[in-house]
Order: sequence, then structure tokens, then C-alpha cells
Amino acid sequence: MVNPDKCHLSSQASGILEAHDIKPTVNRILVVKALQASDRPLSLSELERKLLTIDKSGIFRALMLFREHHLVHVIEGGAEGVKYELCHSHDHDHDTDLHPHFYCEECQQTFCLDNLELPDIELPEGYDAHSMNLILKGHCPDCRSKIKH
Amino acid sequence: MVNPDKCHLSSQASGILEAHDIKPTVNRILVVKALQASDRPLSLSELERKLLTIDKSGIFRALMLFREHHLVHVIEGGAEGVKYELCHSHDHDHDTDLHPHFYCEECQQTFCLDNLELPDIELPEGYDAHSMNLILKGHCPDCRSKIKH
DNA sequence: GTTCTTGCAAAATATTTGCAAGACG
DNA sequence: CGTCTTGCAAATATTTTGCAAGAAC
Repeated sequence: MVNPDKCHLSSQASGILEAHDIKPTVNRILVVKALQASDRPLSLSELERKLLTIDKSGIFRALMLFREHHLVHVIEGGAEGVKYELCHSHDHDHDTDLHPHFYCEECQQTFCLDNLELPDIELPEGYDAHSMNLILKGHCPDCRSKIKH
Repeated sequence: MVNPDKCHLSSQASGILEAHDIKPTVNRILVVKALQASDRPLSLSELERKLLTIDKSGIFRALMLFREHHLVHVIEGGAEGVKYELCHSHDHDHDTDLHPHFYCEECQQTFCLDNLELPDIELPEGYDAHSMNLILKGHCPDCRSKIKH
């Protein structure tokens, strides 16, 4: 659970990192800010393009660390490999704010459908799930209107 | 829609291929049979390991062709990249038999939950989806019992 | 003979690690 | 000083393509 003492700094990147028990180094702060600045999940290579001062291995290691500490979660599917997105929940031990995503096959962007809930799936006896990855594919509103006209 | 004339051979791999308007070559038949023999989706490298006589590029090209002709669909997420699964529907122009999958983080296998339906997601205005990829992650019944004891 | 299919090699992508130098405390 | 972090280079892994030889029709 979240420790309230750790939260009052959360709007700053370094505060977020500390709240997740991650030492806030310069590079890590930049990675968090890049993720904060985006309204959609970003792949490693997208982050590389935005963070020219950091080597990709550094970005990668930051993301792995963030994932362990439940500061980012991972979205698979769509294309261009795995994408990363900041967790917005205040639960620092689990990924509780997962939501569906939409991958546009035209512009190849992944959108968060964060006002939609993940469905409740009744698993067969014996299965034990702790997370869900749901991606819809098709055309986003922008591309759809461009194609029409 | 399906042409009934094309269907009476469908239990044979070559019949399935023809029903999907794919010329049944030796290699393609082998790929179809490998997929038929599996109760779960297979990745390209898993197919490579099963089909030692065919080069991976050949398997890859067969799968791409099958995908275009809606003979396989693609499951993303889990790990070890993309997996392929035979379509079982008789609709040769769309993927209509999609279902959720379960990825076991212990044995790293992907299971079909083909008795479960994909949920109905109410997309926001403007989005237009034609397919859905839903993967649950956790532990499968086998691994779960092994871990317990 | 023309088109289709295949294997091989290699390119293109993506992910991950080793290691030594430097920063931090 | 000892530990943690970083950049660089390189190893892995995965997917995809070019091309020429051979098969199919």
C-alpha cells in the first residue's frame, strides 16, 4: 500500500521516483518526465528519440527498474514491440490502473482507453491471473476521417 | 463467406489450404499440420523447432500468406514474440473465432481460452476496431500446483 | 518458358548484457 | 573507499528481405 508520507511530492518526477523507492537520478527523472509528457504509451525507441542525451541501455535499465517497482506497466501488442506507460494509481506494489488500449493500424500509435474498464473474465478452474493486456486494433478517429475523404 | 464446395476436404491440410485459396505446397501443408497438431498457438521459433526440413524464412512466408487469407490469426503479448494459431471458423474472409488467451509466466506457454468469449468493449466515438487481442497473465493450473507443493 | 516456391545468406529491428569509467555518498 | 549509475560496444534474439536455383504448370 501507499505510504501517504511519500506522496505529497508526487507531482514532481523525483517525488514520484522516491515514492516508489527508486533513487531519483538525473536520467531517471528525464525518463519519467518523458512518460508524463505523453498521453500514450511509448516504446523504447520512441523514448530514445525523445531523450537524446541518454543511451538506450540507460533508458532500458530505467524502464526495467520502474517496472519492478510498479511505476510503469507494459503494453504488448500493436507493433514496434513493447510500450511503457506510467502507472497512475497510488498502489506502489501492484498494477491496479490497467486499462484497454487501441492500436491504430494507420498511424501506428497506441492510445489509452483509460476511461474504459478492463472486463471481468471468468477464468477456467485452476488458472490464476494477475494482469491483463487488452488491445483493440483498427483505425483511430483522426485516421478514419482522413481515409474517408 | 464460405463456399460449401470447398469444405468437404477441410479435414486434410491440403483441403484447408485450398478452401482458403492457397496453393497447397508440401511446405505449407507441413506448417498447417504442425499448427493443427498443437492445442496452443505457436511462435515462429517453436515452428522452426518442429519443422526441421523447412527454413525459417519459408515458415515465415507461409504464415504471412496464411494470415492474409485468414487461415491463421496472430496472438501478441505473452513473450517470445508473436504466436500463430489456426482459424477454426468457416469464415474465410474475416477472423471470427478470436478468443482470449492465457500466458503462464512459469512455463511460458500460451493457452487458448477458446470456450471464453471476447468481451464487448464500448469504444469511444470515432474509433473503429476490427479485432481484439486479449491476454491474461499468471500461472496455469499445472504450474500453480507445482509451485504450491 | 513463365510464374511460383524455396533455401540460404544477410539485412533490419529489437532487446539485453559486460565492462570499465565516473558519480555519489 | 565501496556502491550505484552510466555510456559504449557488442551479444542475442527476432523478424524480414534479396536473390538465384529449382519446381510446378
